[in-house]
Amino acid sequence: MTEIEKTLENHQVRPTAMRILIYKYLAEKKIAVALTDIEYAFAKAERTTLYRTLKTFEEKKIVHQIDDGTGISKYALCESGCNCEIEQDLHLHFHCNNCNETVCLTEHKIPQIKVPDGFVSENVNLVVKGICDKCSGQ
Amino acid sequence: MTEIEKTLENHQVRPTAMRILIYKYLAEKKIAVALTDIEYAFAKAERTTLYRTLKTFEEKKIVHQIDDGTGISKYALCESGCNCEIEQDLHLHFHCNNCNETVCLTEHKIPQIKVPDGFVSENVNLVVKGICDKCSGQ
DNA sequence: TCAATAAATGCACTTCTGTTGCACTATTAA
DNA sequence: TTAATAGTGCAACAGAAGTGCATTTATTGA
Repeated sequence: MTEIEKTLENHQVRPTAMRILIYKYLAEKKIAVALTDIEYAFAKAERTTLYRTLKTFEEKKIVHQIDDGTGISKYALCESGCNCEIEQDLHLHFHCNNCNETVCLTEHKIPQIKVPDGFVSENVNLVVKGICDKCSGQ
Repeated sequence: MTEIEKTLENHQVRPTAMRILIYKYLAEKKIAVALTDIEYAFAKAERTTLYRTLKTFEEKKIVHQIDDGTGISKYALCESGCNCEIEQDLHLHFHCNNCNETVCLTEHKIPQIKVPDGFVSENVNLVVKGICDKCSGQ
């Protein structure tokens, strides 16, 4: 049994061929990917299957969904630096206005945000937009 | 000439009847509104007109677009507390998971966010989700 | 003032993302 | 081996966003 299969089973997800492939794909891409991206990569697979696989992964805390402000949901593997399972996903995301890619800055935690009296904060989403390291030319 | 007409002209937007109405509507609602909301409010008007009016307003810095994570673009008037015109729109937004409304917390500025070397930050979007003052029952 | 021009609006589509229902297939457990 | 369950594929739909074009309204300049 491979590493990936173990990981999936640890999250109560049956390691089907499709799921292993999708997991691999997510692991290879360092960036957050949209459903459409996976669709292109797996031209043979059904969009519905990919869609539901992502939903399953999300539910089982294998990936986290990212809203980077483009209006398209993206997903990225929860890795060592990501503690989605225990606490809120509090790292920030960076969206590059040039290459249009979104990356998790797992080591950059979101600072404490104060809200006015009467407001109860349950979750924080922070997306920084700009130029990523690859595009800034260094 | 009314106050609203002046405001529109100050932003190089011709104050047509439709635009004045939409501006009024936005001013009355304290919360960020989606295109659909306006559509309901102005059942007689065409969606395209509303859509393009919002785009015009956005371009001319009369409103700012808000991505609150619901996947639906919302818009709110840039008011005194909002300095979209001069600098980045750095106030945060609060989305209530109960009533589903999104408000600008104009007085709450986004703290300085550090990004790794090579990344250039141009803009920051911060959305706090939780329960708003009206729904938290106080 | 009135025609020429430009801006705004209305209507009909299209596209894209996300989502669901249902049938079929593969897998698991009794 | 068979019944139950989980996963996959196909088809279709919903909602938001966006575009092209014709028509109306407003502005400008002769």
